[in-house]
Amino acid sequence: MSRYNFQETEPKWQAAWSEHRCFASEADPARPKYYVLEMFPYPSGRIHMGHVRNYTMGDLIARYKRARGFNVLHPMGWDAFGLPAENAARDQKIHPASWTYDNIVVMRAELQRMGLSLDWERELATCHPGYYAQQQRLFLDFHKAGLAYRKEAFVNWDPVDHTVLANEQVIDGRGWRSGALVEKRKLSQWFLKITAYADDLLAALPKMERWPDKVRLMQENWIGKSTGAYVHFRIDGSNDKQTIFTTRPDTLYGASFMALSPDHPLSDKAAKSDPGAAAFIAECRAAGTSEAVIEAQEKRGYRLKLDALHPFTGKKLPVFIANFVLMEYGTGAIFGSAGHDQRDLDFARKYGLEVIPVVLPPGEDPATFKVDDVAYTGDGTIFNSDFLNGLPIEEAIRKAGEKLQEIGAGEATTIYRLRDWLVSRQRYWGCPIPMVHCGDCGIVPVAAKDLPVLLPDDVTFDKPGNPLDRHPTWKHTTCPDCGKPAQRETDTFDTFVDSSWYFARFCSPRLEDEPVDRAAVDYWLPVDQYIGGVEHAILHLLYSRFFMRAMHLTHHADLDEPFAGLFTQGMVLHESYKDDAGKWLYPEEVDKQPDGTALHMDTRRPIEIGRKEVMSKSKKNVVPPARIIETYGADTARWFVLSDSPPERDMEWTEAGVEGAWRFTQRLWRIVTGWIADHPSLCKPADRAALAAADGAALVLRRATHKAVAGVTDDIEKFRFNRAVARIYEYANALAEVKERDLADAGGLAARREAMETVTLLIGPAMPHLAEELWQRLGHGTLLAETAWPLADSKLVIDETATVAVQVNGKLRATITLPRDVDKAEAERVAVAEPAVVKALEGKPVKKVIVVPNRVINVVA
RNA sequence: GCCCCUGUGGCGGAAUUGGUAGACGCGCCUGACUCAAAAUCAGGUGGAUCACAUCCGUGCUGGUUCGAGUCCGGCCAGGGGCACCA
Repeated sequence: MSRYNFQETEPKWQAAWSEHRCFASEADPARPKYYVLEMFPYPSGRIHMGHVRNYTMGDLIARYKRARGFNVLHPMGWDAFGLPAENAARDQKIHPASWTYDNIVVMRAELQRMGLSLDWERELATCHPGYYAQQQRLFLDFHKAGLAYRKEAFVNWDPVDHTVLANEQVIDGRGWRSGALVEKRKLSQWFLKITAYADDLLAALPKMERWPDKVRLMQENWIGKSTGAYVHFRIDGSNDKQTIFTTRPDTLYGASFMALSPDHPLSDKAAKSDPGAAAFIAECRAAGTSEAVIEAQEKRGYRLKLDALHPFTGKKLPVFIANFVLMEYGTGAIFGSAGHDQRDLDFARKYGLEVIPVVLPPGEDPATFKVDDVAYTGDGTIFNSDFLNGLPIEEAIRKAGEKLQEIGAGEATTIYRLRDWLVSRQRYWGCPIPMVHCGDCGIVPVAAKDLPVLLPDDVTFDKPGNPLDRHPTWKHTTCPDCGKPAQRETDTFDTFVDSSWYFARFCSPRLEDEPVDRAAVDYWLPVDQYIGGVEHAILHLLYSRFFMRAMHLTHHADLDEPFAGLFTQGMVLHESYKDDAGKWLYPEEVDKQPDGTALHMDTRRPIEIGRKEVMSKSKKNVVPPARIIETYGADTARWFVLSDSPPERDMEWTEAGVEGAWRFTQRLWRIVTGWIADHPSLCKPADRAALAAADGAALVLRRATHKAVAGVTDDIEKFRFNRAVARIYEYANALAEVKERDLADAGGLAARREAMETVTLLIGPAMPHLAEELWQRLGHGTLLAETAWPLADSKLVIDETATVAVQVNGKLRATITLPRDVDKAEAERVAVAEPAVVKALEGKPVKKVIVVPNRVINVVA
C-alpha cells in the first residue's frame, strides 16, 4: 500500500486553494460573519514554534467556522516597525527597510508552507507608507478630539536604546527590550490620553465574558482604581495649600506628618533655598527603582521648614520630603497616619514622630491598645477621633469625606494608577509623528494634503541617537499655518500604536485617504476570536481597547471593544542542553540514550539535560519549524501542536511527540485509502436508505461516527483541541477494528462509507492537506475546504443502554448494563440481585438505595 | 506584602461539572511478520501482596455527603501578575 506523500500533496492543495480563492473574503451583509485573528508577527527572520502553535489554532477555528457556514475573515500581516531592524542596520550595514522586507518574504513563505487558510489579499505591513500614512491621519483626528497632547514630564529614559519608554514598558525598573536601568528624565513628549477612558476600560471588563478571567484581572489591577478622598492642607504662615490623596480619610485624626515626593514641585521649590533639601532630592534620584533596591532601602526623609495645618484640628504637622512617596501616584504627597500604615509607622519611629492609634481592633480596650512595630491595618471601630468616634471604618470614611466637603477642605474622589500613554520614541524605524514645530505658531499638525510624512531613506546608524534628528534636510519644512520655516517632529510612534488598530485596517487594507472604510468596519468588527500570547495581556490589549474607543469618538467606528473573544495560548517549551564545559547545545547536537542520559552527537561526551524552558535562541533549545515541516509535513506539525496539552497551557516540544503525530497521519491514510482500494465502486455518497436501515454492527459503527461528530464539534467550540484530537484517535481506533464480514450488507457498507467521509471531514480543520487528498480520493469533485461540517444525528449520539456502576456503601462492586432511562425500581431490583453486591452486603439489611439514572446505583447497608 | 492560577501513573494529560479515576497519546513490556532491523499489526501497562481475590491510590490535613479529583476550612509546594499605590 502506498504511503502518504506529503511533499507532493501539500503544495498541490495549497495551489488549489489559492487558485479557487477559497480564503478570500468579502463583506456580505446577507451572511453571518466571523473574524478570526491571530496576533500578527514581528518579522524577525524566521517563524518559531510559538507562531506555529498560534496560527494552527487560529486556522483550525477559521476552517471550522467556514465549514459551519460563516463568512470568515482570516487575515495576516506584519508588525514591521521596531528596534531590531535598526540594530540589524547598524550591525550588518543593511537598511532597516530591506532587512524587514527580506524577512517578510522568508516568513511569508514559511507560513504559506503551513497551509493556513489566510486571505493573503489583505496582507499588510505597518512599515508600509500605505499603512502608516493612515495611522498619521488617525493620530491627527485623535489630536483634534483632544486625545493627543504634548507635555513636559518626568519620563522613563532607556540609556541603551536611547529612547523614552511607556510605563508599561518598564519592568522592575528596567527597559523591557534592553534590560538597562531606566533613568528619569524631564522631557517634552507626546502622550495619548488613555486615562480619559480609565473608568470605561475598567467598567467594561466584567461584560467581556469571552476573555480569560486572568487577563481581565490583570487589566483591572493595571488600571488600579482607588476610591478615597482629596484632602487640602493649608501651609502654616502662607496662603498655599497642599492636596493629598488618601484611601483612609477615617484615620485623619491619627495624622502626625505630611510627606512629599522628591519630584514634587514643592520639594523643588524648597530645594532652591535649602541646600540640604537639594542634596536629599539628588540622593533619592540616584537610587534605583528596582525591587531589590526598594526592598533594601529604608524609609528616609528630610524635614522642611514648613508645617501643614490639620484640616479638622488645626494642629501643626511637620512636612518632609520622603523617599518612599511617588510623584506618579495620587498627588505626590501623603499624610502620615503612623498607627495604621506600616511605612508611615517606620518613618514615624525613625524621626521620633507621634503615633496616634485611631482604629480600635475588636475586643481591645481603648485605654490600653498600643501600636508598637506593626501597624494595625485590620477592621475595627474609630476612636481618638472626635466626631468619628465609635464608627466602623466604612462609615467613618464616608462621614470624614462629607465633613471635608462641608468645610471646604477636600472631597471624596476616585483615582487611577493608569498613566497616559507616552507614544514618542527617539528612533528612526517607526511611523513619523505628523507634527511641525513653528517658532511663531507653536506645535501645528501637518496639513491633510501633505500626508503622509514619509521616512527618509538616506539615514545612518553609525552614531547613537535619533537618525531623523541628525538628518541634514528632512526635518526642515515650513509651518502649515504661517508658511515660515519650521521643524518637523523627529520622534516616531511607539510600535504599539501600529498594532493598536491593524485589526480594523484589515477590513479595508488598500483604502487610500481614510484609515478605514466605515461599512467594512461595521460589518467585520469586532474580531470574533482573537488568539495570542498572554504576554500581551496588558500592553497591546489595553492599548487596542483604548484605540477602539478613540476611533469611536472620531467616527471611524461604532463600537468600543475590538475583541469579542480572546484566547491566550501557552508557550512552547523544550529541554535545554549543556555540554561538560557549560556551553548550550542545540537539540540536534544531542544523542539521547535509552537510560535517559544524553551524549554529544560527535564528541560522545556527556551532556547535562536541563529544565524544560521556553524556546529561546540564547539557550539554543529551539526547533526550527521549517525543518519539522520538511521532515514530517505541515499536517503532522499542526496535528502535534494541537495534541496532548490543553491550548492555554504551556506544551513541551518532543521528537517522540512529533513522531506519534506522524504515525497517526500515516495510519489514517492507510485506513481510508485501504478502504477505498477494497471498495472502489463505493466512491459515491453513502446510500441514505441503507444508512437509515442499518442495524447490528452497522448501527454500532454509525453510533461511533455520530458520537465522534458531536464530541469533536463540542470540543472545538470550547477550545479543547487536545480533547478533540483524542476523540479522533478513539474514532480511528474504532474504524480500524471494524470487521469486514460484519459489515458486508448494504447497511454495513453505507455505514462504512459514512465513517470514511466523516473522519476525513473531522480532521479537515487540523490536517487540511491530508483531508483534502482523502476527500478527492473518496470521489468528490469539490474541495473539502468548501464543504459543510458534518452534523450529528442526536438519536445516534445517545446509546440505548447504559453501563451503570453498582456501589455498596460507596464502594464499586459491580457494573451492570441496563436499558437507558429504565425506571428506578427496576434498576434497584437488578442491582441488589447482583452476586457481587449480595456478597459485599454480607447479609446486612439494605437501609436505602440511591439510583442516579444511567450512572450509578449506591446500595447503603 | 497583596491578588490570581495549578498540584491526578514513568511523562503530556482525560474524567459527562458531586456519580465506574487514569480516556487518548508518549514511553515501556510481550507476541506476530522479518535472515535481521525499521515500519506495521495483536496484546499488556497506577501501586501493593507470586496469581485469584482483596486492599491502597488524585500535594498534605480535617469536614460536608449515600457518594469527593471535583464542594468547604486549614496547611504545603510550584507558577504567574502587581508592588514604597498612600
